[in-house]
Amino acid sequence: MTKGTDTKLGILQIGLDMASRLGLEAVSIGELAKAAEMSKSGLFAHFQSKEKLQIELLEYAADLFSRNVVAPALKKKAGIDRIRALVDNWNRWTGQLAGGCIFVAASADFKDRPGKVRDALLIQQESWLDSLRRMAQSAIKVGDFRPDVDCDQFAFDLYSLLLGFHLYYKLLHNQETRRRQRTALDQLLKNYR
Amino acid sequence: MTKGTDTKLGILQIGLDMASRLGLEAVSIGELAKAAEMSKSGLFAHFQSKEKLQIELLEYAADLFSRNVVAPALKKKAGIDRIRALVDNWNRWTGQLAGGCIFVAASADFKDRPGKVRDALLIQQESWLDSLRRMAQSAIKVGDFRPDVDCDQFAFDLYSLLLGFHLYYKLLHNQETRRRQRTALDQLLKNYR
DNA sequence: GACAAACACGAACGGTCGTACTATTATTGA
DNA sequence: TCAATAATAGTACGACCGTTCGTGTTTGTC
Repeated sequence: MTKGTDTKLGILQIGLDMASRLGLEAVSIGELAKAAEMSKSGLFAHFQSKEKLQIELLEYAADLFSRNVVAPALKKKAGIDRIRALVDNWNRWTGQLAGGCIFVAASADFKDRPGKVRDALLIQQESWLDSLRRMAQSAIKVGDFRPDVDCDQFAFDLYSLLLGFHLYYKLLHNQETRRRQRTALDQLLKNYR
Repeated sequence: MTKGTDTKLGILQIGLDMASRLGLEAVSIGELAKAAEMSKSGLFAHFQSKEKLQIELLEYAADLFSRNVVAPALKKKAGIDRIRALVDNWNRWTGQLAGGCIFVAASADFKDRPGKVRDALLIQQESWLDSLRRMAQSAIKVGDFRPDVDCDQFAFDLYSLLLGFHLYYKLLHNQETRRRQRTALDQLLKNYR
């Protein structure tokens, strides 16, 4: 029982890396098996279809994301500190995987591919935006944000910033990316203050 | 001479639409031929490889982008008007293609696929960011922006905003996307004023 | 209307895709 | 320790991939 789970987790970790680089749809069973050093059919048996593999990859990533990005930020003091921690964690998350954030990659891949994979992705993204919204709400509560700020707008603004960071960092390899992000984040927080 | 060019342009237009939806790498010769209602080999003869097809698609898109997004904005009065026009044009560009901006799709697809396609994409993206930079510069000149604004930072900020818009609009199908974008753009312009 | 050039087609190649089956080997619990 | 079960490998499949080749059809020019 435990052996199989171990193998599966190993597969998912390698698959996560591949998906972040090439996109979720471009992860083929054969290539993944080669990378995991096992047979195609042996790997396939762990999932029952490519679609389920993709969904499990997203779920595995969502779990990691929740534990490494969102949860640690929630341990910080509510407000600006927490938001800054979240951004730091997101940067680390993005830096860990060779191709960057897998959800960004999957978003491009599945925005026009209806199905269960897209559904799972949408749920994760909505949950992520909800986290952002909550952080704005708690920032209001502790007085870091004005009481009249639009929390949905904050989620949009912050996620946009992270997407810009992602493109500058992962596609353009722009040296100033971190500085650009810091400047933009400072300004963003000031606007909401 | 003209027949071949016509056919090719037709192929590129259909390919552009497919690439915007599924990604540049996922456009297969066979599927594209089916959509263009011609034989696989007949279509293939117009390009000499899939790589060249992808590059020609990017060049075709870059030409359209330049003519429909950047150039019309440059006819507007320099400064805020021009920037707002650019954003409007970009929205229209993004709305025209079923899958949204092809460069956003291609960015995700080719960020970790070295080669001539990636090179062509990078050139286009740098040129795009340069256009944004210039618009900030001219906005300074006419007094719409403070004289000390960082034009590179403006390019980062504005492109981030557009990327956020793209995700909200094309993946999440968020109803408030346009309003979010307008609010963010107003704030951005105010910050640079 | 003849002729060369440009264009399009069908068939076929070796590969890889996702998936289905069967057989074999490891691991587990009693 | 041994049967039960889980995990992996092997092989084969039809479909599609990008690409090549030879042949036919259209086109523009004299």
